[in-house]
This record gives sequence, C-alpha cells and structure tokens, in this order.
Amino acid sequence: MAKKSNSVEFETIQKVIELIKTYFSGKKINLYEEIQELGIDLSIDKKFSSKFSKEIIQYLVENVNYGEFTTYSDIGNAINTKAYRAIGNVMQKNPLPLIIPCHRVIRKNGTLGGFMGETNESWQKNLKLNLLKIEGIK
DNA sequence: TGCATAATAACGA
DNA sequence: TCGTTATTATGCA
Repeated sequence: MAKKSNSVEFETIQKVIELIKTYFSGKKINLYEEIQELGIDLSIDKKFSSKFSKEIIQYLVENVNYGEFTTYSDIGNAINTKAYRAIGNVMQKNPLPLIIPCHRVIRKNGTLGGFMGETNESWQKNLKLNLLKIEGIK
C-alpha cells in the first residue's frame, strides 16, 4: 500500500519514543539530530517563518546540547539584537518543545523564565525545571 | 521601578 | 490590507 510522503511509519514512532525514553534515562543524546536521522523532517525553514526566529532556533539546536544551557541575552548577543522579549516570543511558539531545546534557555539572573507560555508556578514551568535537573544543570 | 527593544496579536478603518 | 496599540518565556540603569 502506498504511503503518503509526509506520513510516518508506526515503527518510526516507536523509535522516537525509544529516543525520548533514552533521553529521560539520563543518557546524553541530541534529540533533534537523532529524530531527524529517522527520516522525520524537522527543517527549521518550514516550522518558522521569519528570519529572526530561524536564527534563534538554529543557534539553539547547533550550540546548546545536552547538559548545556544558555540565556535569553546570550542568544541576543549571538544574533546581534537586544530584543530579548522577542526571543521569548519565538520560544513560546516553538512547535517542537523538548526536541528544540527551549527548556535550556533561562534568564540571565539565574531564574527559570517561562515554559510553554507559562511564567507563573505551573506544571509547565515545573517541567522545565525537572528537564534541567535530568540534564544535571539545576 | 521604569525604559529599551523586536515580533506578533488584536483591533478599527 | 494597513496603521496603531497592547502584550511579551528579558535585561539593565
């Protein structure tokens, strides 16, 4: 039976789940690369429209690996802007949280910042903290 | 505590 | 569409 080019085999999904399990077990893997190697198209060009947002995401997937973290101002320096709030806006629209490591972006003063649109105490923000703990950051 | 700074959503016209 | 305004996962004086 013919499968559409943009559909994904169940087997592939299982592999993705294994990757995520591996990630949560504490092993250092690059989810973005590993998942893309399974043949799933995660190209940033398709997920983000503006050049501004592409630069931010590219910086993240290329420079912030497992166990590392960055700050909103670091990203600002990297792409030559002081619009730190705009960077947060891009994160909020991240279609692939976890895979694109927006949880590794924290505030310069050491506090967490937000996650998945939430700034107050919430399960989303708590999740961010726990992800960082798993990676040995916080 | 205020202001700068860029993107985006929400409006009206 | 297009201009204006409010909002934002920030940072710094």
